[in-house]
Amino acid sequence: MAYRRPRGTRDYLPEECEERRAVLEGLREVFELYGYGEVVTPAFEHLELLVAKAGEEVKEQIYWFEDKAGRKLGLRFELTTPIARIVAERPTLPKPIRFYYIQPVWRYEEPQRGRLREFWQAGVELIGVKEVWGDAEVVALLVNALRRVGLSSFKVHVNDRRVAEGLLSWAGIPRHALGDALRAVDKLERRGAEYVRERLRELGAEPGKIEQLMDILTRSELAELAEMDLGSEAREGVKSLEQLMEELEEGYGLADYIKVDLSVVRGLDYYTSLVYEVKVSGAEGLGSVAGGGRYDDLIELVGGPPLPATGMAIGVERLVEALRAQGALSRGRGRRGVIVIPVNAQYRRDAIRVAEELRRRGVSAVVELTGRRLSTALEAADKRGFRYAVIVGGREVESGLLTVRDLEKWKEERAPLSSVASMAAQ
RNA sequence: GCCCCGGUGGUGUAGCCCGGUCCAACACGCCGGCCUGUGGAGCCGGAGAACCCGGGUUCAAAUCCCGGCCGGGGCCCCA
Repeated sequence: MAYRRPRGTRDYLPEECEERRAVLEGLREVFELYGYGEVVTPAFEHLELLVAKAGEEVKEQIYWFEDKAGRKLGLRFELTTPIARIVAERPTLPKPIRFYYIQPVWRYEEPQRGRLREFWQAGVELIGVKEVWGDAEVVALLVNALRRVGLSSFKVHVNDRRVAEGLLSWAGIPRHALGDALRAVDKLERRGAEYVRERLRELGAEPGKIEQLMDILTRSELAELAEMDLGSEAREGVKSLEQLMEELEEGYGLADYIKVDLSVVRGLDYYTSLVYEVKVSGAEGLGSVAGGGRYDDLIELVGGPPLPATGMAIGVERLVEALRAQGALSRGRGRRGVIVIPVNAQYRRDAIRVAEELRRRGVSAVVELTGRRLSTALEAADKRGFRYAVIVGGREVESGLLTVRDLEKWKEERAPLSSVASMAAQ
């Protein structure tokens, strides 16, 4: 075999495309029901922009190159930054802005289960609403989009960075180690409590407080936090988490899908307060199916006006995988379409005319072009999953009545083209 | 970048541990014949792999050893 596809990429054949398209259309439908408008951005951006918020280390994950004029460009690895750029470039767009996108992104990583080098993200950004009800709208939209495409037994694990940082500071972690400590906490679920405990100790947590911290992280009770002295930032965070839960319950009736989880942190550095990830039970190995949060500084950072923003992104391939694991994909929708088979080469043009007429009437029709004998052609048509075979030969041409074989019932009848069309249209 | 596992026709596998009987087998798929207007079948036939590449051991290697490449999974990070 001469060539194979590049590492970490995938091909989609018609059957899989159909599966994917159904999912994508469901997501799009919900995005639009909430009044979000689609945006399409270039596959590549100036490298500087991509690196701006994420830091140099993310550069390792960017496919980047110099163009012929020596400009440094990079393939986008998420959509939030390109959208921030759009907004920064057009400061007069009426606020609030509601954008959605369904596009591929690229990351240079080692591929494995649930991790590709090219994958699609479907997400939304709500720009210009600083209050927690903006976050609530986005989270509700996320939950309803996932429900719409048939996902079940999932929860949005929400947290607030300010709370996580407040807790860690309270436990004695010095400021410069906060990043590492957050990453350690993030691994609570994957690596277990013992690992986190050990890491926190190494990073300077007071031994006396570690146990209490672990306890709080595990139970994630907001009420307890409210009574602790975590500093004003964290207090704000706790308050807004409480408000978010209330908003989602009272406004959207979605409290069952949300869970406070103080161990959720997320890597991208631009999140300023709320962060969340969607976890699907039964598909844990996939990683999170979707994630998001609030990024109030990013647009200003890329040269725009200060604008609060909140958004989320769904990993399309992971979502499809999770749906597959749940048996929720509508695969193989049964027999479809018509194949028109000329009885022999002499009737090929007649068959083509019949097919064209069917197509004019909105019926998907294929002409048997191989010249294989009728019985073989019928057998092949059956295997390929056609619903009807229309046989065209001398008898049909003379009488004007087509021979139609229902490949599902394996029954045959004579009928005029118009009724073949209406049969097949159903 | 690191760690683990793997690499036999288009696909999935058998064979590898216990070298020769393997010019590599089976199933599915593909093409055709039986069948010149109709057998969702069956039977028959055909195309398609020098067993990832290179080196080594041996009288002899798909089978053992080393290196490389590629793929999958894990770490990390994330969707």
